[in-house]
Amino acid sequence: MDRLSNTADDILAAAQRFIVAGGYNGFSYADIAEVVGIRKASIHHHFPSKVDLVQTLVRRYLEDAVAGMTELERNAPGPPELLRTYTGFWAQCIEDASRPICVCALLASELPALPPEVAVEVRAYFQFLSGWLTRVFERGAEQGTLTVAAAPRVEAEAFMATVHGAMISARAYGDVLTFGMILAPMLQKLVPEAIPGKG
Amino acid sequence: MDRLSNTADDILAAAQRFIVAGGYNGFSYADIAEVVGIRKASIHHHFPSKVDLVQTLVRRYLEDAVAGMTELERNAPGPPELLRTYTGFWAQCIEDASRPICVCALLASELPALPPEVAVEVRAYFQFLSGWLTRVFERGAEQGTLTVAAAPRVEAEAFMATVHGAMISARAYGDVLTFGMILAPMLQKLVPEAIPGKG
DNA sequence: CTGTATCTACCTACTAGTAGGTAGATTACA
DNA sequence: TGTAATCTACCTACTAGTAGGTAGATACAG
Repeated sequence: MDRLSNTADDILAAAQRFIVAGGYNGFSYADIAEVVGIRKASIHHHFPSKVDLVQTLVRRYLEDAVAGMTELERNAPGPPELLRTYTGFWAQCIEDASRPICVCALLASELPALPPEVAVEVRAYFQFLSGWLTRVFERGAEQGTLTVAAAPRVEAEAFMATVHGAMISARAYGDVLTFGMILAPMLQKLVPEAIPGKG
Repeated sequence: MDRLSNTADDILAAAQRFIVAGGYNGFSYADIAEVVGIRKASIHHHFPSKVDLVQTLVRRYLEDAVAGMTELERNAPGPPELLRTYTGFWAQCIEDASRPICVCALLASELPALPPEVAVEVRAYFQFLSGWLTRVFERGAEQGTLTVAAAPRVEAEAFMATVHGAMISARAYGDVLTFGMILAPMLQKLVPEAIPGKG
């Protein structure tokens, strides 16, 4: 057995599943207790309050995103590959239903109702992702590997918005292919040398 | 006094404000009772259950959208004007904080946790809006007044997704100008004859 | 007198969170 | 090595407060 019990991780995983299903107010400690197989009070042992739990979850979600993007850039792929891998990751998450929507996109939509401690973590996620995408678009513009009409920051924000909106549409239609249907043409427009029907 | 009391409308208006703030589970009858200035039980007279209330709200929201789009097309404006008016409407709603996010975009994000009666209304809204935008892009493609690379349906879905995602980003950043920053360049790309810096 | 709209007063179920305790593993130290 | 102290992880049982919802009385208009 590990030095640290994995119950805390089980609780976080369950909380994430509940949050992506129905947001911050869409689940209770009782719900988590049931799926993890412990009592409500035991959750409080690991996470004193619901705010602590969700704050930890979102903070770790951002850490994972940072680590994921760093890993993604290990072999120095070009901007088109980076964007394709990013959207491909989400297409996979939606198709296999493992994470049918981004935790932070969902929480951002109900931001005014979130405890401030959680809201600040959600904002941090958006700032990181926006910054990362902006750097990708900057490089793409320098190299000429991306078709960037507006400022890189603006292109990055529009790209992120489309990805998040596509997640919501996929959910609304209950069709896991909607996400890819929206994102594929968008990527094609951004990559000048893309040859339709090739690859 | 009107034939119908306006208390029901007051309740619906309050519910809408609460829903755009925090979603379906982000408010209670007690919250509504307080802002409307009646007792909790009186809400049940107008809307027997919370499901009835939100179902009525979303159904009416769709009716208003249908009426709004019909009105928008009264003077037979071209596709570019239609898209500009649509996004301009939302830019205004966000800037004056009257409706900082689309009710159905928010509810769609938490769709799996919604009562089925509400979920079906939300899906209907997406289908209507998607259909309307598809017709706009079809006409734009025929007339050559819009730059449509992919199929009109796909362009419409991408456009809608970007609008919804931009609402979420605006909320995440707490910056009412984010929405316009994202949408303005997207409109410019879609309208071939657009001259930057003019108008 | 009827129907609409509202009220007070209440219900049951559930919310997050607390109090206090137990079993077992780990550590400190004589 | 034995044992006492401490820690981790969980438990039962409880709290105050809130959720959506109901029953029945009252006010009042046509």
